Amino acid sequence: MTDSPPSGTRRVTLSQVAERAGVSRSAVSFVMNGRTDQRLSADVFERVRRAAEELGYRPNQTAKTLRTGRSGTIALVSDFVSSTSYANAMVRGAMRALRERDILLFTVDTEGDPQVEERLLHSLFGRDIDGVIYTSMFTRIVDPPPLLASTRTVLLNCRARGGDDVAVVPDEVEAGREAARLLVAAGHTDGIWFVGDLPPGRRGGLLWNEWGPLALPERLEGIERELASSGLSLAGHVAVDDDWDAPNGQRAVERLLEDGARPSALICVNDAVAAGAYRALHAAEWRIPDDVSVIGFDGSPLAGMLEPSLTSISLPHEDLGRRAATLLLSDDATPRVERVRMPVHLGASVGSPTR
Amino acid sequence: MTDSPPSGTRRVTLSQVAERAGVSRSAVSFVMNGRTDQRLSADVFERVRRAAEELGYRPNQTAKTLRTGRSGTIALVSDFVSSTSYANAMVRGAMRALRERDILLFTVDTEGDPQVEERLLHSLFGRDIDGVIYTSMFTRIVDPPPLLASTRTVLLNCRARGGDDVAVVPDEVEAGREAARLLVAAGHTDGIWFVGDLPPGRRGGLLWNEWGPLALPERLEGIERELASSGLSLAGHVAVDDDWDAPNGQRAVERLLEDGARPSALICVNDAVAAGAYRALHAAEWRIPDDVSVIGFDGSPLAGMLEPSLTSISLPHEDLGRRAATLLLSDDATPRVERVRMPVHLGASVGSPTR
DNA sequence: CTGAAAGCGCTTACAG
DNA sequence: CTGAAAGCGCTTACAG
Repeated sequence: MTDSPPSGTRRVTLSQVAERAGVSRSAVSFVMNGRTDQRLSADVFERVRRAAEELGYRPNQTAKTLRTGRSGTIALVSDFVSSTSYANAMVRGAMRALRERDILLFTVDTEGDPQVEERLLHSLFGRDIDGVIYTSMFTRIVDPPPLLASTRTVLLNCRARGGDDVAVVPDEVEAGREAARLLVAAGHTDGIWFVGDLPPGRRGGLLWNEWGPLALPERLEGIERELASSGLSLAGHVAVDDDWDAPNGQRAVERLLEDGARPSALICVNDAVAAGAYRALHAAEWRIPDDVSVIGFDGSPLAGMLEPSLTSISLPHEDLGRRAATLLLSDDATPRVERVRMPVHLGASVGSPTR
Repeated sequence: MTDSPPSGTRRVTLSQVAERAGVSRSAVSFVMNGRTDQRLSADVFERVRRAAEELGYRPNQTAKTLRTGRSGTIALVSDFVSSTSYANAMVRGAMRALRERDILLFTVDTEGDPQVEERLLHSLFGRDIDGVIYTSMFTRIVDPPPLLASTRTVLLNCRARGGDDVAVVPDEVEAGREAARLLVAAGHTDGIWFVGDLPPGRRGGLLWNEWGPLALPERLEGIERELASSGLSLAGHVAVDDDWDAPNGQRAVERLLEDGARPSALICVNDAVAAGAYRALHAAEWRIPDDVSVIGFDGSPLAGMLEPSLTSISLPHEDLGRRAATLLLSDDATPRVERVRMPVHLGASVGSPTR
């Protein structure tokens, strides 16, 4: 009698367990799958369990898959999510949700190429994946590839144009409200500017702009609605030239100040633009938050590195990923859009207006 | 005759292709796998090809796997690599290398838990993966789990204590030399300090320190060797209190300046520490690079955001990942450590010494 | 050159 | 309560 699996040899099969336990293969299968509906004797159960343990039996998932059509794997299909830092915490969230269930994750990035996407999907389907998390780096509207119709799918950080899917997105409108609420609570009234509009007439050009990111319109909508509910409105908007990065944010705020505006607070479309705003304000010798308050969005690492640290409404990437995986594994496929709260990452960049 | 696959029905099988083409299943298999060694007639070849296309035939990879033992999938197994931003570009590199070969990637993070690791490995083996890229967020020495002995494995961003594996790591020693070389070329001689030693006696505590990251000793070795080759040596070392982040870097450099040191250049163990150094220098009214040059390591996004932009020796994460995947798929399993060049990310933080 | 058959390792009606 | 048998969709000796 060997108590450890034979070394340097093939993997143990169910047949071997059956033989050792002195039962049929069916019995072993039932025990391994915990099928108590077969009314196996406690003795058989125990013998099988012990034989499996002694032999170090590990079920061959490939064989199970061929037989049952279920593989215990899902795929996270995205443009850039798993190969790029920005929204990568969604992968963490999904992985954590799956970990408890012995489900493995295929990770594929198409880098935005529809042909690659189609090829990868076929490749995945050929491996009998049980479902797809279809996701995007930036929150946006997508046209899910028709191929996806044949699998259980959850959209993550994106919504289908049609809308009859299960989708999980950050609650950007509420995030906008939150930003406005913080400023109103601090006493700001008529000097609140928004920084980060796209230049009038701008369409396409920026990769992410062609994709129509939802962050801008939804954040703005929340801000305006919340201000309106207090009888307030934005003092104005400043557009960026190109992109939502620090140099563009800096130029935008430089222009604003040169135009003679006296903002009491800047709500920047994201943290990078806010970082640029910091530079422009610093150069013009405006103190944050004494002379002007600043709020960003995204909750990026950058927010904590600025001085003073930036108050930012965070993209809850990990929560989004976890929620999407959980929904995919649930049996509820009712089409809907779930909005996940964007938590405030409190910094030291918001104060009371002094003017 | 239907020219498109029947909709809303089961997937097309090889048998159906055989039937439609009027040949045996063997013949179809041979054609689909491009086995010209069977000397099939050109006519059969063409008939099969057409039948497969008309039916939209996609081979069932699960069935192939069960039969052949090869699944066309590999796994990237790490502590935090795929679920965390830092070294995530390694996933991109690996994915890009695999993309051309129709090999899919399982991505699993153990978050440093050996039990989770073992469970995940069994789960992967049960799916007949063809190989494993075993990787770590920080470059370090690992003890690869014994289970890995049963699969083709490449170590990525880590080396085995034993050493009889294929490993791909960044060339940290050469990176250290490069940093020193830049300063020597700019004319620095006796005022070059290293910032980022661990405090004397420090062992453990920091998660990554328990793991014994190789960046510190190897970068330092390269720096010292390169300086020595020019007859120079470091003016001294400053240790951080805790961690390699900006606050620690700032405190370290504050101490250095308070002690009356007059550095002409600071080589910081990484970019975050360099960012802290910037703050300390700024506060003390030292100008970069006029009064002091600064060099970092990692090539993080941070380097480009500092003012002036930081010259940094970059971790080539994408290259590392690509190389590891390529090695895994090659048939050369000769144990060795491949060192990948760390390119200089040139900023504006290095100048000639003025004192 | 082609086709019938075995078999990869499971699950699951079905007969006893 | 148990066991023999079919079958998931392929690949691959093997006989012709």
